[in-house]
Amino acid sequence: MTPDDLSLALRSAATRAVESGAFTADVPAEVVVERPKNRDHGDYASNIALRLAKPAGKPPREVAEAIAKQLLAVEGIADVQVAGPGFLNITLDSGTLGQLAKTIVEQGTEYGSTDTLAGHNINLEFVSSNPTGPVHIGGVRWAAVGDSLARVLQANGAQVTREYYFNDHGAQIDRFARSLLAAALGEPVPEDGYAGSYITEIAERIVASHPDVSNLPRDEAQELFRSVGVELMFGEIKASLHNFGVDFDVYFHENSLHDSGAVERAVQRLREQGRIYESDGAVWLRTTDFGDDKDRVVIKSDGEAAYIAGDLAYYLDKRERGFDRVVIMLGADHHGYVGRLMAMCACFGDTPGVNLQVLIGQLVNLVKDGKPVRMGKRAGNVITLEDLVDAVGVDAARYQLARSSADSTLDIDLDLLTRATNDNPVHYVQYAHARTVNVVKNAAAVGITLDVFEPQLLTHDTETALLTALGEFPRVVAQAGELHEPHRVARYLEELAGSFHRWYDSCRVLPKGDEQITDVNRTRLWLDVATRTVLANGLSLLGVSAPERK
RNA sequence: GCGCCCGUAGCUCAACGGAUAGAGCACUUGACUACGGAUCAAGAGGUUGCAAGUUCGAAUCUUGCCGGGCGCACCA
Repeated sequence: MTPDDLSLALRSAATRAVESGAFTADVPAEVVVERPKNRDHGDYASNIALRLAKPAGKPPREVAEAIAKQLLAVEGIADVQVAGPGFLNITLDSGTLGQLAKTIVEQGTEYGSTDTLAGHNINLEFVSSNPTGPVHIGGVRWAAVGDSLARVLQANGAQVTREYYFNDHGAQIDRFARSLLAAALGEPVPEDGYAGSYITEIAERIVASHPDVSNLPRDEAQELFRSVGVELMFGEIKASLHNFGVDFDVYFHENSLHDSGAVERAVQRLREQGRIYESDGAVWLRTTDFGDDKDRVVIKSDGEAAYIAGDLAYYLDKRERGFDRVVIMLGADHHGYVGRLMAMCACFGDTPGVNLQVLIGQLVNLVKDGKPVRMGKRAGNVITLEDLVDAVGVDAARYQLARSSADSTLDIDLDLLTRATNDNPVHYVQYAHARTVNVVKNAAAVGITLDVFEPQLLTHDTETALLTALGEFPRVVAQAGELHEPHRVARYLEELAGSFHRWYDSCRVLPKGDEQITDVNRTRLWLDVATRTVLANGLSLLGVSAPERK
């Protein structure tokens, strides 16, 4: 019996309690069944009676008793206790609970998938770091979290497109080009320019591939450094993300919006919506109609498009490509931008928070010797994606970044990165997976197979704990998708790995010494394989490998 | 000044409004001639920044303080 099955059973038990006249209340469509922290509180617990007590006008415990009586009659339910203020503590028959192991093994890689987001076509934009330097540690966080979120959304039935907005239009690119040119000519870093060894490296590569560049007039040379430099930089960004296990379906160039007339079309569309006006020689969008603190300039008085013009056109473009949900992940340093993005969405006649969702992630602080380390592209002391991967590897880096909620700032100790990495929980989880694989191999060697399954034999405390943990997985995946919080998957896996290690410690799959192989051994193998399945499925959602050896 | 996020064990971080606030690391003490000890068991460690409020119940919701981060352009 899965938690969902139990939830349904509980709901109908509550309905029967109402029909029996015990109390009067509307039974909610969704009944929450949770896995209690304390094992003395049964396999599952529910607060339904506490919720119904007020509308029923009866004491919670009285409502609880009435529901308990009905629930106890359901097949597979061994015991129902009313506890505390009115909780229902539910214990399943061991055979009913154990059935989960077989269900999981049979569903295999599908176990944990849901259809909660079926029918949605989601565009998820993340990283989008500027092509003026390598992906730094902040961008790496969004790469890990964003890619994992994409996987989670897909697991919940959504169609997902990963998209990278390539910001190749504007003054920053000019600064980048001037910095490359200066480096090639041996001049000092220009004011507001970029420093760092990657600048000289790229400049050298351009000089090597275009030996005649030194003969060009300065403005032509700068243009060459701009176009070639951006291409080279972008190639490196793509490559390092690929090595990190993150590949985008669409790399979208901001320049294409300006070249194709998309900006004009977007402005025209907004004009039809009555949200555009002209003042002081500029074209404005009346975002104050939808809560922005001031209206925004779209076309500057010099005729150039303001930055938001690109985002207007980009948003419209995404919607016209058929996405019903446009999700953008931004760093906290851009949160001031959210209000006008939402207002823009409303100006198009869309619904902010539904058609457009902006996820703000807090920044990553680097810490060394307990003190924060300031980092900046211009200062040239960036910790890049590649530095991080070189130090700890892809799995450890992705896991570490994806296991924290994106709305708390994250401190990363530079010393920890270079030390032995036993402190990263990813090893705990991966080791658990390796153990499950090893058990299968050892079992096969002595002739234990999955030909017998007797779930009522899974009675040890660590077995019921492991089974209930396994049963949580689909709900964790669904919740991670609904809340856009992939870190919940990681936390769950750590819990599951703990349950597995404890089970492994006290319940052997293989017989000791010259003991006979029994159905207990065979049935436990199912539980082992079920655990392997969930660990592998979960790690896959995080983009972390599930190794057979550690 | 206004806005957003955060404040939880020594450190890094969890906790659909639920029961005794949990993990990992670090610390103390135990467990291998038995499926891999990268493991397990036990211990210690907390006024969830402070104060009110909402209710059966608050780390979580509301308000006000305190502290930290980040934003408030015809920049991108």
